[in-house]
Amino acid sequence: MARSALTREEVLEAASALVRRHGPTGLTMRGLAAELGTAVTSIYWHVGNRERLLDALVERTVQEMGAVRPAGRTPAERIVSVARTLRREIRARPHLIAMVHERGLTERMFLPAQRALVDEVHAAGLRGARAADAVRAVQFQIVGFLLVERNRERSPAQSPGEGELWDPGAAPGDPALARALARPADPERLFLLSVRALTEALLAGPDR
Amino acid sequence: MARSALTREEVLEAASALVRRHGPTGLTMRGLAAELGTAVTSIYWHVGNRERLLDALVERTVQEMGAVRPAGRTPAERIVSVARTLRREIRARPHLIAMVHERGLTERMFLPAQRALVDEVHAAGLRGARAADAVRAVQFQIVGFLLVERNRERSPAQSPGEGELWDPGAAPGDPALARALARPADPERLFLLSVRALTEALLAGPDR
DNA sequence: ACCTGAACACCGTTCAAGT
DNA sequence: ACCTGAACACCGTTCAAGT
Repeated sequence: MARSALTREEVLEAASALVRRHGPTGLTMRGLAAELGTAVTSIYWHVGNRERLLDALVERTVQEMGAVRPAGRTPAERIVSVARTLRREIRARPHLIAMVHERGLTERMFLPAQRALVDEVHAAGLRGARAADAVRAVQFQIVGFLLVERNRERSPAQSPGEGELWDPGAAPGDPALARALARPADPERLFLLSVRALTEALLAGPDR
Repeated sequence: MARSALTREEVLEAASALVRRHGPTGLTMRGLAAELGTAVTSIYWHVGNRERLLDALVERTVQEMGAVRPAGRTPAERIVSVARTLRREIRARPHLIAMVHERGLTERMFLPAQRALVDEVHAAGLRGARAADAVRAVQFQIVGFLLVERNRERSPAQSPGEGELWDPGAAPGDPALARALARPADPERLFLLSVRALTEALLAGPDR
């Protein structure tokens, strides 16, 4: 049957599906045209060129990640809940998030979360420049952890990896440490431990 | 004049120079051949294909980043010195480091630093699983911070950015916080603050 | 063992021409 | 306003043929 008029939205939706399935390299203008049943050149009329098409997909993703709903009874719990929600959402669209990273828009994507963090440090009694420092420290911690985690997940089997490097005897006098470092890191546990340690110190403050 | 026999090392050196100057997309097999004054296909004989050529460049970079020399009087100072050295080296070769990131080899690149951190937490009196947790928490912090920073540096002008979002009145009852968040973050200061807060809490421990 | 040119199967993009 | 096919200037890779 004859297709109805092509819309920009249709192009974006099909492109987004291709990226979710096969990553950005799996999105070719010719492949996208085939998917849509149109000529390659029609796509150019609607979205300009490939780079601007990718930009539009990234912009969409940033919008989608803007919803933040802290949960928990204490500020610390709510900070952790924000981080967990973000991690879950990010894992649902790894390719699109990678594109957000590549364009350096991770920070902007996290601005709604920053607002939530301000509420939490306020609830914890911090004000002014010290509150701002605490917010940013936690924000960098959350974003940084997500970036590290994504990095680890994409890692192929590494040699030498931690497992091989920390064989018994690598740490003279501390075999328990060698055993612990030979095991793979548990990101969830490590994250809780780190965020709690950091927030504890930040909320306690340097002058107490 | 007639060129001497092409070597793998020559190919890697020329490729590395192209990447340092123009990034990975600036490295084309045809362009590299032109640079070397050989046929495109000769390169394939020496390095297999483009992907394996990039892999070789990344491997080189990982080796180069393996040198870590902690400096300072206290464990905390030495931890910070390690982080600073790494940041400086990384900034000298942004494109190559980006490729290390993309291949998920950031962690492996940091293994020598991990060893140095073990020495420092030992010097601070920690042992066993708790020492391992502290090392990994600090390591994730350092790596995460570098990733965040790199992300920020690549960011184009963002709108809305923090500056616009935190105009006076965005944080009712805390104008000083709004002012602080409207200013761009000072990564060096924030890093020192964060690492110190984290290590302080980690070395003090949960049971003290 | 090392190098070569020709050929293949892809790309993204432009443009003049259609309706 | 929207769509089209043809053409251009690139890619990475393979392969048979050279020395």
